[in-house]
Amino acid sequence: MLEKYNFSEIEAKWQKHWEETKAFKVVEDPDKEKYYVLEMFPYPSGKLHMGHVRNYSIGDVIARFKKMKGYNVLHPMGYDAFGLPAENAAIKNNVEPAEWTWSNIEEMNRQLREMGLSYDWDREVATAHPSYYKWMQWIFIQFFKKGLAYKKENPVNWCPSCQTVLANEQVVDGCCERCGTLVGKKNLSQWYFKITDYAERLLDNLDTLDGWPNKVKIMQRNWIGKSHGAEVEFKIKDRDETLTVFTTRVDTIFGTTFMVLAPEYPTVLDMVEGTEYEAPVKEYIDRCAHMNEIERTSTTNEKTGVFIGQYAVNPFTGKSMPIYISDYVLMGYGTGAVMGVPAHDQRDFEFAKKFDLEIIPVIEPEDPEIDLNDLKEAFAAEGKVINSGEFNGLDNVDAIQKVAEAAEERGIGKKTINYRLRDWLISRQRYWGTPIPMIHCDACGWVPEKEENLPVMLPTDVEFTGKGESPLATSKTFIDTVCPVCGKPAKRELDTMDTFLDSSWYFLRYCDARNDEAVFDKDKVDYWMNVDQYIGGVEHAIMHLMYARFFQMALYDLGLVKDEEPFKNLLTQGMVIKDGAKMSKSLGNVVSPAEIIEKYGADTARLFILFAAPPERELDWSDKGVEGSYRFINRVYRAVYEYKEKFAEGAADFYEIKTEADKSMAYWMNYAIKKVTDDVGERFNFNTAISTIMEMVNEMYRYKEGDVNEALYGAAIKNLIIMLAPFVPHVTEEMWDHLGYEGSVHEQSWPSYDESALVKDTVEIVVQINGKIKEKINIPGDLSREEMEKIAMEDEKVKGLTEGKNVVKVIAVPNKLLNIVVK
RNA sequence: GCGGCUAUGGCGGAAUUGGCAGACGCGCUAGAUUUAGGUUCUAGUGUCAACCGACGUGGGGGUUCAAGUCCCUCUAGCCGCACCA
Repeated sequence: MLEKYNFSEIEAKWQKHWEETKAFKVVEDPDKEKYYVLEMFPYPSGKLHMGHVRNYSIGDVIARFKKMKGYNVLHPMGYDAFGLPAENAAIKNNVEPAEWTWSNIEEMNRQLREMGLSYDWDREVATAHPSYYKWMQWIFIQFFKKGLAYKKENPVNWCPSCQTVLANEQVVDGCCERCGTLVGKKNLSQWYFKITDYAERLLDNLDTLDGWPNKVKIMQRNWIGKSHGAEVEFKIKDRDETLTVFTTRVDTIFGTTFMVLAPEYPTVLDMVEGTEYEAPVKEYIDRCAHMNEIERTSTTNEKTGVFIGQYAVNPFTGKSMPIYISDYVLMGYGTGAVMGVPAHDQRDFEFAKKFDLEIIPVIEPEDPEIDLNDLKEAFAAEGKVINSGEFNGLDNVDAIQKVAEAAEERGIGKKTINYRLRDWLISRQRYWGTPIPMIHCDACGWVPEKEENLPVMLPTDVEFTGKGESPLATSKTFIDTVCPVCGKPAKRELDTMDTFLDSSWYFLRYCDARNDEAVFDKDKVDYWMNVDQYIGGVEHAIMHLMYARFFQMALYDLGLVKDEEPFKNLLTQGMVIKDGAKMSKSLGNVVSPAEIIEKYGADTARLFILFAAPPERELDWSDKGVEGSYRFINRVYRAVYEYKEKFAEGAADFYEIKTEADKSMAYWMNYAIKKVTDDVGERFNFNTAISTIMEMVNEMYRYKEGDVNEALYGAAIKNLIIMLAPFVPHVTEEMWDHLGYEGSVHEQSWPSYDESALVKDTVEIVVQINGKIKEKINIPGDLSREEMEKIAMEDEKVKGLTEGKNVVKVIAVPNKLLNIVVK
């Protein structure tokens, strides 16, 4: 150990040592309790950013702490390696996506190793590797066999100039990211997963996830969007056809004055065929179909629509009502048909105003200010039912039940539940993704590739023109194959999978990452799962976390895993910001981890990022703050160096308390152990854990200026190094080594504290009079309320302040406070 | 529009159960060391008053012996969803 803290030498030395000794390799051990800590794996962009550093620093502290607490800790890392950027690089710079990706992974591997993270690198996975996507394809086939995968036609974003399909993120303000042309729509037959079959379970299980932030659970609940309502049938006049609507407000059915269908409603064209309405209806449907994002969002307030020349009959009033089509009705939700109740629904109200339709109020507001005959907006609140025949006078909330029941009795409706959640569109017209292992045979239809033929390899003879529907179509070797069922010539699916599939089960593969016989060994997964602590950005609150939960549930139903939910506890870390804004190139406020590590070392970077804010909050980057963390490490380093030079060694475990200073030192040491154990182990408040260690160091600096009890001071030094080890792993290993202790500091048991050292002989209590602090007195610890009161009342100052006054009440909080209420 | 979160010194933040507001760090001020500066060490640092003390956690109100913490209300900012019938 050099006299001066040379972080670059120390960090390189220990990183090499850990690597060579495979210090963080783990295997299943039934005798030890396991702990699985997982950070969301990165997309290999090639460069680590501060968000990564924060994410992995948090995970690493937890992993190292749990290991010191005696757990068998699984702490893996890998790469979410498929995706669009690799393909863009191929088109722009003529690099193979594979080459681009593998070299980025290599670079990120190097940067991650520079941070000194305690990963078991033998479990590294990369989703773009055939050894991973082989099993991705296998899972897809199991889902397909279970009926969870199906094909359906769906519009995709289509750039007419580039002649290519665009992902949503390639559409910027409704225009093509590359050429700026307005993006249109094109229908393609695509693969879906039936995630809606799991809507109820995905929703119900949220209640069991106690270790998840409420915010995330609420976001998922909203996304699933369960709503109770009723379906009611409306006959179409003079036609042998009915319209079924979904409504949550069946109590307002007497106020229905028109009907609205989604433009895509399947029978609309039949209904207008050969009539004068055919042309305008077709024109409107066409306009909606070609509508891009700009047009859609700009029409938020202004309702549009077309009358289709037909009338529906209200089953309760017998009234006939005009049928319209309008884009404010969505085909994907409910039935695609809506009953228009302008008096009590704002959208219907706007539509009625625009087309001059009748407005019939059927709920009476309590507020006398509202004039039902001249509504300025829809009245959507609760009230008494009016103008509704036999239902008049009911509270509308009760009427919801009663009307639904009446409809049920008449055989024209039923209570139903609707979800906002849609099936998961998993097809991507992209090259750099897992090939969907399906084959289309003219005789047998869509059949999966034989499992023994997996993986269906991504072809390499693909041209990256950036044109066409699916890049795989440009391969001469890929498309033609034989039907796995009948053996006749057949064609492969040309789409690849959404990369969210790859990341929906990687946590399972980590449990048995090198298995080439099976997706994973069930015993191994049973041992390691569930993930005890998952850590990542809140931006994944909905999609990734919902998809992963869906996968786990589907795999549970297939008997492959033992639990329905994969992540027991979830920590969503806040963003790293600087100067009040998210770090971004355009703002020029990006601080790269590389430059910080270069200047101060990884230990300083880790310490600062953990100290500056609690993990779930935003973190304001401060260059000055980084210097402060660097200073603190130096302060510790100097103390340890000086200790070795100046004081006797060893005998650190037993010490005698001789002086007041000793007692205070022992108190601080034990208090710090207690507090840090709690902050790191129970609360994940790393910032306060670090500040407690700083206080302990301040106390040590004070202490070493007086008469030093070397055994006690040695114990403090030793515990200090151990407690700092999860935060700053390199420098602590160096100091540990320097002091001549055996083995690695990271192999040590987490220290326990001595309760008796925390008992103070005297405590300072606050004396309040009428809630105002008037005096602080020192009294022996653990006195009863009566004794406390007695001592306080004898205090000169308190006497003076209470003299001649009537003491109404005395509230005593032992060892803390006394409040004397006087009049 | 709906749902959610947040608001504490010059700054990041602490106060875990209603019980000393501002721990710890940054910054700033002074002193010591060194002396070219920096480093390091020590002390001070919410505001007003500068003697007692008074005020103070976005604003207003309330509950309580006691409120940053609980309740009501308003304001500002951030995030998510958004024509979901």
